[in-house]
Amino acid sequence: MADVPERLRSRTPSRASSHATLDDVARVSGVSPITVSRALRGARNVAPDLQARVQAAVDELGYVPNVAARALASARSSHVAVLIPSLTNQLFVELLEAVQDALAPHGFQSLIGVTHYDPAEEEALLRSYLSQRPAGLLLTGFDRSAASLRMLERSHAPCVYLMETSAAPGIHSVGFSQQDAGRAIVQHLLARGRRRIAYAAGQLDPRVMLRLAGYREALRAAGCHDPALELLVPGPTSMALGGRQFEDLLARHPDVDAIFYCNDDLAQGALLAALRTGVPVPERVAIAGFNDLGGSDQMLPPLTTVRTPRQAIGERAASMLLALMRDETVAERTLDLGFELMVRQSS
Amino acid sequence: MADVPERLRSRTPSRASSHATLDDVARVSGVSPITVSRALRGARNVAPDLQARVQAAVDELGYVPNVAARALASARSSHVAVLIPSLTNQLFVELLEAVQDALAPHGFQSLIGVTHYDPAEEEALLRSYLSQRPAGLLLTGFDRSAASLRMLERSHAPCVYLMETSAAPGIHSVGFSQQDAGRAIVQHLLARGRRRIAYAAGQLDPRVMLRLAGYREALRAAGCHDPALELLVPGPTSMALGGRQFEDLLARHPDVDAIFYCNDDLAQGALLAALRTGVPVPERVAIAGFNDLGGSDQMLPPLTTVRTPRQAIGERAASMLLALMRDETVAERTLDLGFELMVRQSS
DNA sequence: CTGAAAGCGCTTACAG
DNA sequence: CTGAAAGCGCTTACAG
Repeated sequence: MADVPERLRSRTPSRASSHATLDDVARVSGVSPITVSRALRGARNVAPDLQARVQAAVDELGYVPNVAARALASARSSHVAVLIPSLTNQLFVELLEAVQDALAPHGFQSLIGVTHYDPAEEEALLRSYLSQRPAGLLLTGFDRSAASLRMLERSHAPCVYLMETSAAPGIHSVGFSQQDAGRAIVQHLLARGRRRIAYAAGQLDPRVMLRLAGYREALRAAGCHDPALELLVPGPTSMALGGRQFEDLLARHPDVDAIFYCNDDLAQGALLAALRTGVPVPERVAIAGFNDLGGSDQMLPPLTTVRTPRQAIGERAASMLLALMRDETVAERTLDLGFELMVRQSS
Repeated sequence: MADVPERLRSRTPSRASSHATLDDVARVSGVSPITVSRALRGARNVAPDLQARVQAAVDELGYVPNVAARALASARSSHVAVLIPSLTNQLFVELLEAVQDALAPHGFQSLIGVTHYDPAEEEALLRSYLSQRPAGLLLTGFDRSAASLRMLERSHAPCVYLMETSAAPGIHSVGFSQQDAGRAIVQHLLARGRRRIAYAAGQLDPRVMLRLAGYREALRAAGCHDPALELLVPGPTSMALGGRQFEDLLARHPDVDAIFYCNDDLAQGALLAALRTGVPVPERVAIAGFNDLGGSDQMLPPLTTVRTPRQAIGERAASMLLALMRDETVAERTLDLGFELMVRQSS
């Protein structure tokens, strides 16, 4: 309390905080509260000298606007809710950083929720975050509970969907075709002469299943699809799991000549398992991953994978949301940012 | 607007949102707004039948409380600001998840800010987050700008510091001794007979420098400290950097017989570089890391490192903050959660 | 360019 | 256990 000016302390009733308010700033600077309010925001139409007096009072009092009051009065918040499945997958960390970097300069805070790939968790987070009346939402993928869908509709908050693309009317999305990417990497393996190509996956979220669909398409077109070579394991991915999947597949299907992993951490684990067990890569079996995460280019041999544009997705989705929050209409509701095959020495 | 009940739509003035309010719930359930308010919160003293009627009205209207109004009226927010240096280091991701898991059940949202190890960025984030009047703060380390310190003091918000420990009066902290941990791993290398032990570091944040201090202590005590073996590189750590540092050190100091890396990602990169260049680990040179991150046990050979208790730090710090936010006094202001040497085959 | 009035949607005391 | 009044700290229209 020591640094509260006398004129404030004397009138402080029990409920008031010890913070200086806009009225205090008005009193000290000798202008009306509305003028202070205007000066504090854009200040399109405040006389320069008043502007200066307000600023001086703000500095003197150490005034910080109360966002709750601002949100209540203006009926608009400065929060954007961002729901992602996981922070353990580096992919989403990079997505998130891009989103925050794009939103922060415009005064928006991100409320980050991690769903752990669970629609029920997502529903709970959505319920909680929606009570903050966020100015906008950024959600991952299209797979959610009916209750979540209802809440979203009811909220009327602008929303952009991340990672996948959709042509559905009224949906704003930024991503790329997971299925095309899965098809492309398998076609690359086929072009290298591989025929017994396995798909090893964990997590089994919708995007992993879309990559599976692409895998199947490519192999069926080439006449060498074998369901026995699909190794789908629920639960989180890790280097350790990738190593176990590698040993499993080679033990059960000695003729496997390539493995496409749904994520780079699995593939990195496979490369280490191959080193450990003395299986030559790519001679005996080619290895391909997905996402091009950190370290994949450092592996032995360097990992062939698909580079996905998560930074660009974060940036562009944030820009799109910014436009929607300004009530602008967005011409291109669906942004397909593509992907890039990173052919290295493991295939 | 289609699903707004008639009785709401008719009285909706221009500034009102389309959301149902507490008054709407009161009208529909036939009780007073205050009773609704009480029923919505803990409801220690609301008759069960009224409670039920309120709940029915809430469901019918799809009522969601407005947190801005609640925050303004009650002068307390449900936000906790959490400032961490990076999300690229898996360490902080795990810390963060533990914090969120501990805070969420108590109704607190985390406002996550990434400082990129930059006091100026931290200051800007602090300024922005403090205007949200957070109920509490979780900050990493003790190294911040004078302006940040002043803002913190002025805010009167309870704060717990993460990762390091401090005996300073009035400071609440949860972590472990970075210096002791650095000393311990070097003592292990000494015990293994190594004498030419290098320290390879990136980022150079205060905790990396504390580990350096521990490294020096151990080596000086053993009479084999050589400043030339300290390789301190500013900027982010990565597997690629670790590999370069490995090759650098061996080229410039062929007699190096052990390298202590300040973080596991560097050490993992070193192990891969060793494989690539045919340097036997640990025979020719021992490798040790720090933090025991994902994949370190999968390396070839598995990495000797220091396991740091980031999950426990997140949990305990959140609990401490929860207590402080309830105005409870905390007996143990400083929690040293220790560390664990993970001796594997790389040393 | 500046201001007085009203209100945003809740909760806090204070009564009963 | 329940409620009428006042107020939290801002901003929105509406005037001048």
